Amino acid sequence: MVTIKDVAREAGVSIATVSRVFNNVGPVDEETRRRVRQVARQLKYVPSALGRSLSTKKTDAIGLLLPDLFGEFFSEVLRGSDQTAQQAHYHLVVSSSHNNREAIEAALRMMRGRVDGLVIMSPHIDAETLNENLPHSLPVVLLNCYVQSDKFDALNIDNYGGAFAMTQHLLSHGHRRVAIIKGTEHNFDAAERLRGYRDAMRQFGGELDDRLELPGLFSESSGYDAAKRLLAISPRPTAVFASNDSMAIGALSALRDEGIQVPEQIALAGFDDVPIASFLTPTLSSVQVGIHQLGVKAIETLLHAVRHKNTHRKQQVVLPTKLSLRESCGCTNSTSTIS
Amino acid sequence: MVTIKDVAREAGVSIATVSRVFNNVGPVDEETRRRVRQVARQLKYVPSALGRSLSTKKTDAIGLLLPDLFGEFFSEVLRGSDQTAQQAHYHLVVSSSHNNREAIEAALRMMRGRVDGLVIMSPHIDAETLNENLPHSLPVVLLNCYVQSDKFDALNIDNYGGAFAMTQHLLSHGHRRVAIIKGTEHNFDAAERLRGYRDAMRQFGGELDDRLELPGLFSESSGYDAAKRLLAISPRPTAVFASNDSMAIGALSALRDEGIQVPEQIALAGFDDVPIASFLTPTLSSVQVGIHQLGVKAIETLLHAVRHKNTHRKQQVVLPTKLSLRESCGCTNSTSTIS
DNA sequence: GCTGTTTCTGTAAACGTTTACACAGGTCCT
DNA sequence: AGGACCTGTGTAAACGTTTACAGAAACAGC
Repeated sequence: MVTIKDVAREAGVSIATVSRVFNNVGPVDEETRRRVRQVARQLKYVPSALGRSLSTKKTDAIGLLLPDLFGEFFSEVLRGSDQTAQQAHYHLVVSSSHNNREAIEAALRMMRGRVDGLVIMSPHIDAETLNENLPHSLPVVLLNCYVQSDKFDALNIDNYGGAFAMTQHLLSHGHRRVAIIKGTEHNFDAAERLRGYRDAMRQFGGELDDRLELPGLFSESSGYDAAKRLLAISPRPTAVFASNDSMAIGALSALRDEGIQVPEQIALAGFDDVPIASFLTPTLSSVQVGIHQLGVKAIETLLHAVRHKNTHRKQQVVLPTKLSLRESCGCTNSTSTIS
Repeated sequence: MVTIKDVAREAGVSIATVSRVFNNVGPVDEETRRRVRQVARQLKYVPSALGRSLSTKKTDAIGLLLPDLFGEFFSEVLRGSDQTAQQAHYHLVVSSSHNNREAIEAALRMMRGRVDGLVIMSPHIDAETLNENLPHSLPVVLLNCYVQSDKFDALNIDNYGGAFAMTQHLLSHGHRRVAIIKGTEHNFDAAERLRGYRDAMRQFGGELDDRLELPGLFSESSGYDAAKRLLAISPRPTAVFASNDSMAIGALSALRDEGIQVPEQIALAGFDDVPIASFLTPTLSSVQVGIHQLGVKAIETLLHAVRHKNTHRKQQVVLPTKLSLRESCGCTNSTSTIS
């Protein structure tokens, strides 16, 4: 591995000069600069990121802590994040699937010193765990975390509002028995979406019935199972709100297997509005959250915090949702969007 | 930021001793060990990954270079990779969306020195670019790259065989006019799948007709467009092989919009067998490649190369495919798999 | 009591950079 | 001529570790 010393020796200058050339800093004679560059190219010298980081205390990396990255949702978040990071000449250290507190702490420690900032998207994390395991100086952006602290930047999807609006929409079309397929237990998103559903049901004349709330795990197969069970309920619900699109897709599959027409016999809606939603049969109505933008915004916020450490003001932002109404909820023939 | 020196001072020992304690190496008095640990915990000391890496020349990181990570395919590869890496206490540095040679080189240089090994999944990369931009000592695994060199470990999907088998399958059910929706131009996977399709068409009595080969971009919307154009061909093809599942999903949507029954009027098959395939309407027949396993295998191979640098033998492996036959190709009512 | 071995610990160099500081030589003003 | 100020360069410390080497203490064998 060729180092700055090799270049310096070969070019007949000191390492300081080589460093100056590569960082475009301080005055260097044009002729010297040329010679150093020439030698460097010839030796295929690439400055060591490690040495540099150790000296400057910057890593040009940002960490991304994700839960289980099933399905299209996380793939979209990641895509948005990576694009934004890359444009800013940062790169991404990704770590996923942290279910228990133990695993999260290990991941947090691993990131420590390796990254200039951290985006954390983890349903089960608390302010204490963060404070315990992170240096206070490390910028952090929380994505959809249930941490009510103004010590951190936070970006949250309006889970409650979106679920409320979609449920209200279903009710407004005459449905009374609207079922919900819930998300993973103890999951913040799941809880908020459920709350939105319940409040809308109460306010707009939905029939309140515990049996209409079916358990789910945010996966296609759990949506499939839930839909099957739902058909056994009597009287049968006339509409179903799935807490995410994966489960809606599973439900759609189950209903089709049972010969139930969507939306004619049962209306269906999801949450997330993944790209594939508009290509399903029938096209899936969903709560649009701008997944890609979520990734973009997270990185942008983090980079601002990293670059303007002293002036940066921490913010807790709730991102609004829209309804993407398509065929599956039965209210329209063409796609439309409602804010 | 608290360093090894702080711990050493506070515990009344030298930094060497602290280091020994944290690495469980060399003899250290039990009492000393206890005290050092105690002080470290109290000070919340975490060894600096940077300092450590600089000294040991290991980073405990592996790089993952991906193309545009659209859709479920890459999300699955990434999931497999991350799980495997994490189990081995490595973490992943991810970089995606490298279209031109320029961007790839930049990404390669960025990775340099930051990772112990590299998994590269890039349709348009050549051996020369790799040799130019990477130290020869860095272990590399190529995933689905069109690089015919035994200087690198390589994992390739049997694109040709899978496409051949699926086309043959469609032909075996009486179809003569089987169309293909091609993948991105100059893409290795796309080319190989096309080759498999053509050879099968020739060998098993397909009707050869240039118009049956429609351009596509591996995206849902390009599949949608291709299917629409396909309907204008006369006589109309009776079966369509999409070069990946995303395009098959787009095609399915287009056919439905035009009121064409799948598989009754037109049979359809995809490639990749993404998890969602079995939840579509109709369920999608596809070429199964074990995406998750692809990620797992790649990391496993790389880790072997990293850990047994001297004894490791480079291998070029072609992963076999299976046919996942479901409803969309019209040959069966229930799911079945053919090797 | 000497030598040899074992156990524990410290000193210092090395890893590859950046950067504060010093200094030499030149130019420009007064 | 003497100072003030540039330009170009080198020296050396710093960043946080690991580790080869050396040395001190204790203890056994003779």
